[in-house]
Amino acid sequence: MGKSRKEQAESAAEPLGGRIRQAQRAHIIACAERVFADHGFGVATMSRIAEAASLPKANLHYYFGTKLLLYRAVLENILTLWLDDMDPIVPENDPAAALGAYIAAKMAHSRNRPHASKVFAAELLHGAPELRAYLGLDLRRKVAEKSAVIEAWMARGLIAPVDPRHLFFTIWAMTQTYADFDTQMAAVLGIDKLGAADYATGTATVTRLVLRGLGIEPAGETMKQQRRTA
Amino acid sequence: MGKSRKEQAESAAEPLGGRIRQAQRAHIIACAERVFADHGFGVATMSRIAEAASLPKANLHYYFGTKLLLYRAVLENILTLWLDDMDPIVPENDPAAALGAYIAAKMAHSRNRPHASKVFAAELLHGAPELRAYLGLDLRRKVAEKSAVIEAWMARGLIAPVDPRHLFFTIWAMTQTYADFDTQMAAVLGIDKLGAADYATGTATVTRLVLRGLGIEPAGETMKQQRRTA
DNA sequence: ATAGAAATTGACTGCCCGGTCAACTTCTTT
DNA sequence: AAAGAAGTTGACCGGGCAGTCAATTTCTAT
Repeated sequence: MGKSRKEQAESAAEPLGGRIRQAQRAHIIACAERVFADHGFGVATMSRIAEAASLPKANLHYYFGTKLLLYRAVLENILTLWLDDMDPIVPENDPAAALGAYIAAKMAHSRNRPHASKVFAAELLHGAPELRAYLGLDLRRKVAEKSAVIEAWMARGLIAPVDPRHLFFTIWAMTQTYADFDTQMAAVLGIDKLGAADYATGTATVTRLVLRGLGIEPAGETMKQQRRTA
Repeated sequence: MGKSRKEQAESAAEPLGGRIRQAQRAHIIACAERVFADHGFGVATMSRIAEAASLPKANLHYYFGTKLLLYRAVLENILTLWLDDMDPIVPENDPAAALGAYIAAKMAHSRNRPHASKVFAAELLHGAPELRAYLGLDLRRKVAEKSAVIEAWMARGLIAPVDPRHLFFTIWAMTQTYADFDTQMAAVLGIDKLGAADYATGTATVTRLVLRGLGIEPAGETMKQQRRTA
């Protein structure tokens, strides 16, 4: 009856399984994320995902059961990344530094995980049928908590008064647009795809709008930004 | 051989047709816009659109031929709205007033035509296969033109220096997020759907970030915003 | 070495979708 | 009034999709 050493650290939500299972699931999720991002849930097909993963279609069903379950696995995988970016926003920190770090982290995600951002965006666009619970509980709680920090800063006169929730909405919008709508940006800029310089300019622009918008200076060494005061 | 009075003003791209044709096409496009926005191109089906329009499926095919053609008609219908918002941005205007008007116009569209915004957003998300040409030509030209205005304002020392293109990217992101991601906002705010007050707060927030971000005051009578300077 | 578990895979199926068509009705024009 | 054009519609079809399954191979544990 004693558990063998097989299951080393079985937590609540079955994170383990054999070493093969873990690796294959991760691989399939990564490939599925790309396909879902490129085509949307409806146009994406299990065959296409299978092809992207270099596996037979039946194998995907062996690991995930149904297309919807695979899609949910992709979404959950994404959510684990998202929330932690807000960590620097605590009362003790300097507003400029904290918000600057938050914006930088979000922009980095837009650059490094564009597919994740797109899948998330598409899910929200269509009413978030699979994420309603997460949005109304975990995210809502997190935003309430961090909004209190923003309000504390406002009360101490460190930043100008704004609605903290809408401040987050606009920061999310500006940072994720660099992942979600990169196609539009590239077309407008007349280039094939965004490069490091574009993300740097984007980060500078977003940082400037948010910090100056809140009446504070881009604290210390933010970025090699043009500094020519009239 | 002379044209009867039937075709009164046949322009280049067949905008007319009988009065019935015109009305039915418009009705179908409106219903299709909603279905595409709610479900995405792939999940949306011709039957569902037909049901939404209270018409038999074969009727949609009579007017639009294929699902893709109907989708393109929806997109084109949307594009006619988008570009004109930028009109107030001309060199003679005061930057604060011009940008404030632009932001207000975009926010109004987010509120009044959320489905249009969502269809457009989904199209961009998935690489804009049907809009590449438009983005690279018309939109690119328009942005170049308006960027020149922004740069002229900068040169005259009226606003702080930023990259004009990225300024537009962030304004688009902030304003359209109120249409595209309304689900997320409602969940975070703990309400069913956004109301007039939420759009007002959003407009105030975006206006503040952009104008103060550019180092200028929210010119004149912008909005009944909280004004409690420390 | 061996036996049971886990993983792999090609072949198969039933369903629903986009699209077609021919019969029919309603408009429009003179 | 009449006839042709425009619009409407139910029935139908082939294709591609998600999902299944049984046969087989590979892993793992002892």
